[in-house]
Amino acid sequence: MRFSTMALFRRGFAAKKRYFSSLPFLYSSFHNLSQQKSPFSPKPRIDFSCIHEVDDAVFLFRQMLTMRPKPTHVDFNRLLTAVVKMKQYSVALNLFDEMHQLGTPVSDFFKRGYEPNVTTFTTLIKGLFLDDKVIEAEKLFKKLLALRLCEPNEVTILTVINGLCKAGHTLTAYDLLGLFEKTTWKPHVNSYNTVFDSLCKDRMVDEALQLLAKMVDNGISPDIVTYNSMLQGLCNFGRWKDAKDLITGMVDHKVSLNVITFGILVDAFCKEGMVKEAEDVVEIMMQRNAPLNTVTCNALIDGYSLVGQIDKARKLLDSMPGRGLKPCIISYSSLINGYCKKGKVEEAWRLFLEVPQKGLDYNVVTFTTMLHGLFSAGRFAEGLKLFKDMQAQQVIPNLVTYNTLLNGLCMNKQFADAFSLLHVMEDQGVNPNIITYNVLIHGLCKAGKLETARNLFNGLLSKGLQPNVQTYNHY
DNA sequence: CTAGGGTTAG
Repeated sequence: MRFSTMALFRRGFAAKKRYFSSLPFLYSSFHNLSQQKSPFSPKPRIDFSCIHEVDDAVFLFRQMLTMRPKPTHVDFNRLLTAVVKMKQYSVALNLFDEMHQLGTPVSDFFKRGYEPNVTTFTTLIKGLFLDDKVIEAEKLFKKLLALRLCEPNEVTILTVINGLCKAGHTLTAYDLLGLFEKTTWKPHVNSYNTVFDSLCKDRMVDEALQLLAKMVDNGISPDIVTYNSMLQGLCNFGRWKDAKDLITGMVDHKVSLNVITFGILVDAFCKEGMVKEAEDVVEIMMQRNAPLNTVTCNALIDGYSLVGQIDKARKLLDSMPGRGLKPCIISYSSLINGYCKKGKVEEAWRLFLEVPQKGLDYNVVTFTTMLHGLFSAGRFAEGLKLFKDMQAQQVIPNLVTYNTLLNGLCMNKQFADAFSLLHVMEDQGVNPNIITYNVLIHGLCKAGKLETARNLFNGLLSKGLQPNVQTYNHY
């Protein structure tokens, strides 16, 4: 996938370069001229408001093909955009192909005064990515380049690179970015940013750092988003020294830290249980008159909960309205978790009951947190009742919920139920992970069912799961 | 049109 993309891109690029690279500015000025509205130009009046469903669009399309003078690409673009908005991407593609085949050949495109319609292509490509049709999106992009249908602009490039990143093809996007750098289409900093984000999330922090250096070499200035993405990546993997250097670099390059930068730092410290350091960051924020926002408050509530400073967590939540912030469901989930971890399930439950009164909706995390709290306190029946409530409220259990439930069942030695639940989750398309099996193996070992435990253990590798430290700890 | 938040295993 990765290599074929590159090869095809190169082909498209080679064809492209001959025809376009010398004249981009000329094209763009033509574009501006023809976009200007002239009161004298006889434009066919096309009523796009009649489009309510796909069939309307297709009908209008047929009409447009017979109109004289021919509707411009702007009109076709509007039509295609309407179809794309209805998420009918394949219809849009077919209409486009038909328009292309019935219409003037590409070489006549310019003679007739139709300038390349980059917006149409970008919209289509974006639609295909949104529809998870990555291959089709790539194909269209390559076709665009190979047939020289239009000059891609910054948005086109961003759309393709972002689409690839979000579809999990980070390295393809990375390579594509490198190829664009060598052309006349210089990627905008946004395109770099989306690659940074994906590289960091895919644990390729060093590659991201290299890209940062390369970007600076190429004369493209990283912006605050670049730095924040990079900072997040470094913090996530405990690269404190690099994170510190990065911040120094930001200051050197006169990129001022914003509320998100501080938020990332607070969150990183909180996750490590370094509450004191997080408070220092908050102190700096106060000095700069940068107020706390909900996200940062939530990170702090979580951090305080982690280290058992539940009173501070509570105070912070209570202080939020006074700061002009409305606690959200995440604020509540974090504090509920804090109380549960402290063994104060009663208090957690009281808070849990407050949620609907505050006009907030429970979600899967809130339920799972409370469920875990009840089970940990040995309140098994209440936990099961809560799970039933959750299902009644149409909140879909996820992997963590199932693992929590399994843990509860194992603690109660209800192994038959546990195994049937294992099948239920598989039926629901929720794939068990190593934690699922650790829970079962641990429960079985504790109950003296070593045979069953060992059988599960021996089956791990064939399920594609790696035993970890905790797996062995249970024996 | 891209950056930060909550849940599971003695």
